[in-house]
Amino acid sequence: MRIFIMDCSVDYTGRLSAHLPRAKRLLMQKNDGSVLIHSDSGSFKPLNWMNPPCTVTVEPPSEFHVALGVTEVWRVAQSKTSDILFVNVFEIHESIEHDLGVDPGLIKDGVEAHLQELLAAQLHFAGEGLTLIRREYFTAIGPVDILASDVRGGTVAIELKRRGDIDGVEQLTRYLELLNRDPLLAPVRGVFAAQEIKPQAKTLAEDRGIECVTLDYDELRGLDLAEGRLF
Amino acid sequence: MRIFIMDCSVDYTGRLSAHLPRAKRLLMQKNDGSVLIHSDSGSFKPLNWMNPPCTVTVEPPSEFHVALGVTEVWRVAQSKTSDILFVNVFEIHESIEHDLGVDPGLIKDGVEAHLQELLAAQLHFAGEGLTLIRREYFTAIGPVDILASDVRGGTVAIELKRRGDIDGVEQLTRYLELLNRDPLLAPVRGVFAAQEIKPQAKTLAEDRGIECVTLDYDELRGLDLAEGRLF
DNA sequence: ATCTTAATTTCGGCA
DNA sequence: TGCCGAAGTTAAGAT
Repeated sequence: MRIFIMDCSVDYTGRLSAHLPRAKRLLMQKNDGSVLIHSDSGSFKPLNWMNPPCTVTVEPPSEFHVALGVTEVWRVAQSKTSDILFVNVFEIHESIEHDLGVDPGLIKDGVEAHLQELLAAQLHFAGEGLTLIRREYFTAIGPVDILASDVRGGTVAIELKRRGDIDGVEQLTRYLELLNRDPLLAPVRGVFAAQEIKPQAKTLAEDRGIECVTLDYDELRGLDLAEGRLF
Repeated sequence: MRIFIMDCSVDYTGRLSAHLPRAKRLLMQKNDGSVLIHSDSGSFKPLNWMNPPCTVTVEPPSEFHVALGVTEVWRVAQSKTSDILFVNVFEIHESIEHDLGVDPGLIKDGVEAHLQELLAAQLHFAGEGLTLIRREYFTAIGPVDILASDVRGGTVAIELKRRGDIDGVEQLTRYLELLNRDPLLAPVRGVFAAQEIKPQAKTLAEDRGIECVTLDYDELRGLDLAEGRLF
């Protein structure tokens, strides 16, 4: 990885065109050739960037560029798409280079997959008397997050979201419509479970006879943690 | 802005929990206190980060940490949410600091502007036998996106939107009313062009005798690229 | 201020 | 490899 602190202006042409006026910025060039241009504010998104795989070639500046004070023009080109990023270098204040090696990578915990795992193991949070049929129950229009049977011989389709929104209700509605055509499963009712359910989604769901359940992640994980302490 | 090349491990707790094993990485600390941790691969998204506003405080390592070789623990905390990022520092290989000042910011050629440019150059996508009169044809109530003449001596006003909605049709209707009062231009008919036209807008437009055209951005751009190769 | 929707989305999964 | 959906989505525009 190479890091440059430099005065530069930038031109990008690809899916859109964009321009960065001259300013002092950080330019990061990763081992795969990708380039990130950061300012001293904003979030983690760079002002400009080029995704790998890409190559950087240094070109001599045109007369026009020289007149403006540009010493080098870096052409960053994507191999697949025709995206091109031109970095017009005015002055390089500092440059460093380090070999970071391959990163072991991020270990995540607490995403929807984890919620699903926790809920499937503790179905009473989604309703009483439920027995798991299976997770990721596959249908022609996509997988149902959790399918369970209730004590009355009916089936329950559970749609799980971190944040419950209208589109999640729509999704569950489509599943229910399909599943209810299956005589082996029908009647199938729906449960919309999320850590947070938006009022509109709740209204729509209940209007369609879909039960809403708000999940407490800490509570779900509570048993998980208690188990963890045994080790 | 401060840049560190360091051996570190990272723990994040917030909307989810995440952990980064020990490795050599780049840590960027911006002026607003925000922190980005990058490896030498992946795209512009950092492995871990903390959004502004946030504060960084250095804590002495616990006994447990010392035993592992941690020399410092950086606590990066969000002011608003309760997100916390712990950076366990093993060794700092290099650190630099630069004042970048305020960035003038990115100038984008919006998609709509680009669409207009592409369509004006390839008017056959908006209808047969059209000849460009001009883009941004100015009237008393605002600029018409594209004005063209057809083979029958009539004029065509094209209103361009990324997504075609009712208000776009209303806008075009007002232009048409005005333009048709000009004997040099009349008769003027309207074309409503967008990448996606909502059913309501389509109904309203056709009810008023306005033609609807759905644009394929890739198709428009495809020819653009082919032309580009000529240079 | 809140909500809706696009993004040079990125990223991961699975068919 | 391509499609589909989630993301600590983020970010910009509209209501």
